Amino acid sequence: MRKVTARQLDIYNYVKEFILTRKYPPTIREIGDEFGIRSTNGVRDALNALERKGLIKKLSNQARGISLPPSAFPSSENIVALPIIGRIAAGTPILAEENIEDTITMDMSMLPRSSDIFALRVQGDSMNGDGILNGDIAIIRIQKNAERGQIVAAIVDGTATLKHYHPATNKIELRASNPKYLPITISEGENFYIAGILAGVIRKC
Amino acid sequence: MRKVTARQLDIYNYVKEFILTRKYPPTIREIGDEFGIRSTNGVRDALNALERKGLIKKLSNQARGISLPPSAFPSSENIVALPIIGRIAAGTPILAEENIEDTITMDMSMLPRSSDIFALRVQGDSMNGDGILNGDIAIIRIQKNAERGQIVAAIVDGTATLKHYHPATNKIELRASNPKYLPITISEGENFYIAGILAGVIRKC
DNA sequence: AAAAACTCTGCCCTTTTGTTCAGTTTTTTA
DNA sequence: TAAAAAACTGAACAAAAGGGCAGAGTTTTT
Repeated sequence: MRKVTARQLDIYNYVKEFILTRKYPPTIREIGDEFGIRSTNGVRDALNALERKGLIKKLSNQARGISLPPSAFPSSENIVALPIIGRIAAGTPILAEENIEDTITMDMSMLPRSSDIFALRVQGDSMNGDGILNGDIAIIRIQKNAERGQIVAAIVDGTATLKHYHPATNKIELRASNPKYLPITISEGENFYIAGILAGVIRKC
Repeated sequence: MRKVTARQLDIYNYVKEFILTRKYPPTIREIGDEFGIRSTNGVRDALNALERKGLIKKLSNQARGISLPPSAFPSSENIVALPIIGRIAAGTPILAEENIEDTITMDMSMLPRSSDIFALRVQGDSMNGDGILNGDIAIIRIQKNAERGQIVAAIVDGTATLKHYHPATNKIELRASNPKYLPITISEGENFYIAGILAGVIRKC
């Protein structure tokens, strides 16, 4: 196996930069234009060499059919853009585009493994007792059920609220941790469901 | 401007996932195959709607000519690995290698602009009153001075502690926010300095 | 010195892919 | 309830893009 030549490396770097910045690969002719190679076959030769040497992979008969190995991409592997949910529009799934107010990028290393996660901006001081302050960002792992006492993100009448979950027969109590606030009681048939449980808190001071 | 329909959102999510995982956009026909749309024009209508509503941009007459706004991509651009400081060895600067216990990667978007930042693992419940719990990670912006009442990371005898800063003549008081704890009083000449002030809190539940 | 790989040109062909036109049916909205 | 938008079908077309062939000069290897 021969070494990668300077010319090949130039072309590789161009392709890599192109993909990284534009999010799609160049065509053979676009590469040719960049390097003043008039024949598509000139570029093909270079790409074939790069493929033989393991730097790229060609996808046959596909427009813009060049792919880079995963190692070429900055390890945004476990970086995720979490949607921050604002008001939940009636009848829409939580993660529907129109409910997303903003996004926060963070590293999954501090999150549960599951990908079903979103964030809520905390409003009010009802959960002060648990160290959750007004303006904090609450990270929520989506799940339908919760255990007694867990902190859940509950959707009541289209508004998300963070409370302790206390089910009882025929009703559910949502308790604040700030004694200033009375529990919210949900009777059967009311417009209520659990969006998920608290998985983390982030505060900017 | 009408809302994004469920169908459009499905298609958008497919396109986004496709681009994020494969690093190139799908063709109109690939989208059609996925959703059982037999006419390329059916897909075109959907893409045109998504473009009108600002979710995507179409690149005319280009193979795989769909692009997403930058916000759709998790940017590893401003991801930093913050050092988590443990015990501070005598005579060493805070960020000296031997003081670093671990690192936590996170997005700078929730941090102050400065690059002089580190993290502390909170021990004890002395700052409960400010919603800072045992085990939380405190993000500290390095600076030597603080204003009265600010929460500072103070180094007392080589140990970092998080407290409210209350200077007075000839002494400094470090106050907890949990009334259970008495203030720490630092007289002049004692081994003490301010490492920085609190810039954020992160909690894994 | 010969073989192999590299770096192209030029031309042509095929496949892939985007675009346009002319409709239909259903849902949403003013 | 009429109009607009959504969500398609189907066919034809045009442009974009990949592939192949023949060849040639240059540089590396063996």
